This record gives sequence, structure tokens and C-alpha cells, in this order.
Amino acid sequence: MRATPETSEAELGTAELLWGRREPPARGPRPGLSVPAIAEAAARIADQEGYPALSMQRVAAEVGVTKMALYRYVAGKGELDAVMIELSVDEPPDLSGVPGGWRPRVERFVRELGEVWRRHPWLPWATVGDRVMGPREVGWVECAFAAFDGAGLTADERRQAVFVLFGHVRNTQSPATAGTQPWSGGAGPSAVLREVLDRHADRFPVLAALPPPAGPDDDLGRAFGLRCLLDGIETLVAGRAAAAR
Amino acid sequence: MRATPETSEAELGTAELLWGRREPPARGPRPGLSVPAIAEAAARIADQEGYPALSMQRVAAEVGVTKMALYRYVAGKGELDAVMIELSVDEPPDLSGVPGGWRPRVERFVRELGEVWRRHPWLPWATVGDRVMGPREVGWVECAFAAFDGAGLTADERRQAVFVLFGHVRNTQSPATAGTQPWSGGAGPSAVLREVLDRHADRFPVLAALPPPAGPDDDLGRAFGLRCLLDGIETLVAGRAAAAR
DNA sequence: GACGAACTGTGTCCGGTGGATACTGTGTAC
DNA sequence: GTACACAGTATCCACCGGACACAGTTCGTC
Repeated sequence: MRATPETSEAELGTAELLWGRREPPARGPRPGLSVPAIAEAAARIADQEGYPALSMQRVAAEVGVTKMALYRYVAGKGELDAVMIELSVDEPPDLSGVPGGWRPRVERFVRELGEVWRRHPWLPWATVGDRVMGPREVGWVECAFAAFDGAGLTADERRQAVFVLFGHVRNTQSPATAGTQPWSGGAGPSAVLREVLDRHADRFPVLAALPPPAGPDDDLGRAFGLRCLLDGIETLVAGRAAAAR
Repeated sequence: MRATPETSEAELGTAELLWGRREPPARGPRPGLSVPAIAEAAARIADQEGYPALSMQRVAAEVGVTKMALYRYVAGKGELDAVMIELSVDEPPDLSGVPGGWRPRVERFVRELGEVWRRHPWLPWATVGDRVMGPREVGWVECAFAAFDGAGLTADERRQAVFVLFGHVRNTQSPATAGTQPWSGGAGPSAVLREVLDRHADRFPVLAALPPPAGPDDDLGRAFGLRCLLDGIETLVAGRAAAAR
């Protein structure tokens, strides 16, 4: 949750950095660093030590300079975030060769997106809210839109479908980025909660009557939700086609 | 994204605070505050000034004490978060009187949940990750499970459906808590991004060819996604019933 | 009734965060 | 050769969550 809507000036600067290149300076000492190198170091830290461990100081230490040196390359923390996101999302996949029409294409898209987010677990967390996206990130959106080609959706529906799809993947990406599920396994808070629930079974009859999960649900319901969503889209389009006839 | 899995001790303390009551002290000066009063002040601040504006100091100022005085009532920021969430989610609704079976019940549930989250826009943001939930929050989960009564889902499917449903509501709650959508209206980053996209239309043919949104999509695709999800569930159950026959 | 234990709230300190500003040194264009 | 533009540093700020020692208040127990 971002504190305040950033001033448009900062956003313009970030967009300039992400989309056009900032012209390199002509005079002065040679820069010892580069924006990509800094972003790569930042991404490495976030990958290995977690997103909350990421700070200007930590990144500066990683690349071997003082914290303030980074501000020669990036306007601030927000801009560093934007750059490291753009660097980490990787090139969007080419789904034009996937056979079988829109549905396998969408399923493939979900797998690819989930794979990138799995490699950078902080990514689904960081890509929330109103932001300036970089070209690669927009490429993923373009890719998602293209995946729905031939599904028979209107433009507005397609937008909504893409949006819902991204949200679904985010929600089923990892317990850390999803809503709390009181039945999740493992240790930690969920274990404490489960014990509490046992003690108050009378207050939650439906929850208590539910048999425990058959196995670990490492999928978090992604396949189930995706199937329902796509089935629902098919139903929608089929119903419209039937009405038109 | 929480930094580290909190020590189980802290979680136990939080669970004790949320579920059992902590026994009031017998001796000593009368407490000038109470946990609910503090949590209410915190929720008020988050509502009015945004979640990032919430700090121990700010809450302390709101209730008229020093920052450190709050630590007599809650163990830390995390516990304050937990209490203010539990206080703000409100009592779960009673959906037993909703006619028409599981589907209207689920739709009603989504409306109610969205309404609470709309009153406290920081709530969908704060209720992410592995946490200890309070009784009211669990009541909402119980309510969601009960809503699916009669839909014909297995226990595992029901769990996944509830989970996906919560995620869908969160994703379509507000632009601030949803994934970035490059076509969202208004000023700010999205406006900057839209202008950039116009300039690079050739790189994103599908996106560029899409007609602009018919109107402001203040629904963020919630209705669309919900319809697809529930249609998909119906398809799933109907298919299984047909196979069994 | 006195006293000590338990408790509330305060003041001070710590390491951390993002960021502003003034500075030194370095390199290139004129 | 000199002036300017730039890189990186050092120092400072306000703020964050939190630890700790302390003063003042109230009750249970002798």
C-alpha cells in the first residue's frame, strides 16, 4: 500500500528511466556502477533475504558503495523498486505456438507467470497498486490479452478476464502473498490457529465438520480456480452464441 | 510480506489476546486505556490517513499517551495489527435467510465482505500472509464455507473455492490492493503509463488495438469474475453428476 | 495502618529506515 | 590550462519499532 499518490514528476522520471534511456553524461568521472547492476544486486538480495530485508544501505553494501551513491543512479527507493521489478519479470513468453486455441494458451500463460513469480517470490507482492510499469511487464499483459484471442470475449470482458487472471495467480502464488487461510499446514501462526480452532469447534460447526485436507495443497487452489474461471468464460460465450442464433 | 516467521511465543500471546481474554491485573494503578480503545484509535487513523501513516507514535498521540505506554497493552506492532483487524472486520453476516440456494448466498457474501473492506480500505492489504486470525475473522471464513452448502463440492474443493473467492474479492477491491492494471483511469501513474503506451503502440499490437474502456470500471471486474467462477463451479458439479449417472 | 509488590505511564537510548545537503576528487570539453 | 560537470562520501535529519530504567499509583497482606 503506497503512502501517497506520488507526485507526477517522480512518475515521469521513472517512466523515462524504464522506457526511454536516460542519456549518459558526457563529462565527469566514469560511473562505477550502472542502473541494471544496482537493480540486479537489489533483486538478488530480495530473492535471498526477502523483500523486507531490502534497503538502500543493504544494496549499497552489496555493490560496494555508500548508500547515497545509489541516488546518483536512481531517484529513490520507489524507482529502484520499479527497475528491479522490470528486470526480474523477464521477457514475456511467446505463446503463439501453443496449439489448441485460447484455453491451453491461457493455461500456459498462468504456468509461465507463476514460474517467474516463483523465482522471485517478492514479485507478486511488489507488483500491487497503481504503478508505472516497464516495457517487459506490459509485455506480459499484452501476452495475456493475446492468449484470450478467439475466446469470443468483448474488449471490456477481455480486460476483466486478464485482470482477474493476474489476481488469481497472485492469490494462489504462495501463502505469503495470499489471503490467510486458517487451515494451511506447517508450523507458525497457522498451527497456533488450528489448535485454537479445535478448542472452539462449537462456534464454527461447518469448519469443524470439514474433514482435514487430504494432502498438502501446495497448489493453493490455483488449478481448481483456473478451471472454474475458464469453464465460466466458456459458459458465458456459449450462452451468448446460443442467444444470437 | 512479513519479514520472518515470528517466534511461536509471540503468536501464542496474540492468540491469547484475540481468543481468550487476558486476565486484568489485580493490583497497581488503574489502566487509563484498554486494548479495544487503542485498536479503535489505530483503525481510525488507518481509515483516515492510510495504513502507512499508522505508527506507534501516531496511535499514542491519538489516545494521548507516550508511545511506550502502548506496549503495556499490546506486545508490539504486529499484535496491534491483529487486534485492529479483528475489531474492524465486524461480525460476520448471517446468510441463512438468503433464499435461492448456494449461489445467491455466495453472491451476497461477496457483497458483504466487499462492503466491510470498503469501509476499511487497509483491511484487504493487512489480511495477507500467515497470521493468527481472531474469532470474528474466522467467523467470516465459516460464513463463506456455509454459503457453499448444497453446491455439491467435496471438502477439498470447498476449501479451494473459499480461498479463491476471498482472493478474488481482494483482487477486485480497489486499485491500491489489486495488481497493477495499465488501463486504469484517473491521474497518477496510470495516466503516465497510458501516455507511454500510446507512444509504443507498435510493440503492443493487441493492447493498442483494444478499444478504450466503455466507461469507468469501478467494479474492477468483480462481477465478471464472480460470475465466471460460479458458472465454473456449476459446470464442475454438473459434469460430475452426469458422469455418476 | 504500614509496607512491599505489582502495575501504569514517561524519558531516554538504540539501531534501523529513506533522504537532503555539503563536500572532495576526477575527468572531459573548451 | 582551466572551468565545469559529474561520482562518490560524510554528515545530518526525522522517523520507525522497540529495550530499559525510572517515578508515581494502587492494592493485598501483614
